[in-house]
Amino acid sequence: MPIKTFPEIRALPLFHNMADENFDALMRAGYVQTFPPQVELISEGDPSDFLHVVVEGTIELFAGWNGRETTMAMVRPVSTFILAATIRDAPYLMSARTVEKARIVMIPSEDVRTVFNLDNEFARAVVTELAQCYRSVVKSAKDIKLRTSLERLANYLLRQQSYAAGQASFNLPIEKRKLASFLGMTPENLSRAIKSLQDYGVTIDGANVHIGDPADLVRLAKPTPLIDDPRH
Amino acid sequence: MPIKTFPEIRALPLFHNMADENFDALMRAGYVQTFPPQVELISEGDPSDFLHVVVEGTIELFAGWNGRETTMAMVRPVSTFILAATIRDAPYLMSARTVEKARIVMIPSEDVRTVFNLDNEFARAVVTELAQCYRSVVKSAKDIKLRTSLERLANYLLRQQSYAAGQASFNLPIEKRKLASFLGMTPENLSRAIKSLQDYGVTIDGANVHIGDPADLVRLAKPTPLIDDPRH
DNA sequence: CTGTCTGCTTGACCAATATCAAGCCAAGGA
DNA sequence: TCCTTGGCTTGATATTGGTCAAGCAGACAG
Repeated sequence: MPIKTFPEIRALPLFHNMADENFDALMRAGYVQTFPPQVELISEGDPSDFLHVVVEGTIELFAGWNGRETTMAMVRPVSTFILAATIRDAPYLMSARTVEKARIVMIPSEDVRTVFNLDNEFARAVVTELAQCYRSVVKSAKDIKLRTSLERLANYLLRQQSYAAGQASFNLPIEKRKLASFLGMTPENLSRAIKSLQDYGVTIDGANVHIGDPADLVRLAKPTPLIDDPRH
Repeated sequence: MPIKTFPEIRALPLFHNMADENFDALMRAGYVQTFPPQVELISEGDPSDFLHVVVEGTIELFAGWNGRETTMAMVRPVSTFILAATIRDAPYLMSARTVEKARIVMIPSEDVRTVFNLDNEFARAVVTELAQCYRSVVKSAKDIKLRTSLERLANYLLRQQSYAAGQASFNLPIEKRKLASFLGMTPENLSRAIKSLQDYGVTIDGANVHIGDPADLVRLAKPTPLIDDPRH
């Protein structure tokens, strides 16, 4: 069996400061798997058997109820998901599926909990990660409860623009139907919202977004770090 | 100066397993204060100077944007709030105000972080608490995104009933305007929603709720532990 | 090149929810 | 007791967003 070293995982804040032996133990216990698009990796309600680390590809976290479904978040490399369920040994609250071909490291939850109890540095890193996750869900809840769908879209575009280093043109990272679900609206309504943003100098052609005058869009979006800054 | 012992705080899972000396250090550093109703204890965006522990009374966590305001959660004794901001040394994402007269223990964030770095048991307890908080916000986000306001109200009532040990009659723990905001609707709309629930055997007179036949309400509410079970 | 997907868009219509304006009613103070 | 206040409710209306049905356009297989 080859020794698995995952420098990109080791570099994650979550795994960076833990003891070598514990990291190695986790990696030895873990499985690497490559999945095609549209594979459901976990289903909400299932016991949390594995901590997942996305090394490559995009993962959609979603949830359903009573025949309805909504996209909760998109996870991009390199990061983990469903850490809270693993730590609490509780069922998943969200399902996860691959959006594109993805490479995932799956670490048995039991091993994660064992190392969590052994390695104080790891335990502390888990805290930081969880606090971060918590804060981003709170921000997303504020986004939904305080803004209209048009305002959510406007702010989403500004956030994407800042990820794109402020470029006037950039591409939407997900297809529009998923974006609509993520923003809590229907695809039809997203289409209409996009058209209304033309009044604010925004044109979207296919996946390509062009923001004519950010100041114009900001006037509508009124972004605030307390909702829109992912690092905050 | 009297030695402060807080058996009810010590009994919290968050503080239960830590070393005596560290707990004492936190309590020595902390201030106890009693506040009248409607006092804003913290404002979103402020640096997180203190970890707050509610010993008595009810606290509302709320957030605002662009002139709008929404209730995010109600905190009841004995529990802490704004732990994530304290740990990350980041600004508060929510504001907090007293709803009724409240007794609060305020522990300087810096002391919390110091003890967090010293005491491994405490660090682990923080993880458990944060994972719990994270999961409850996720549930609340699912509630908002997947359900209509009537369904949210129906499920809220069933949850309250289970807190009331399944009694057919019980009291709403908060005033209706706050309940409306918490459920993401206007007070007017809540009034109308309450009237529609009469068709399902629910009558609400003032704060008093009576659920004629829970099975009838469940048929509408379709509760699921993945959204509605607070322990899950 | 041509059908056939699939995702996106559009328009017409409908449902859910918010807003505005009154009015009601119980609690508390003068 | 009466008045005022604040919270709640009601009705009318407006707005937002969802649903349904159709059509369009690019991707792709035959």
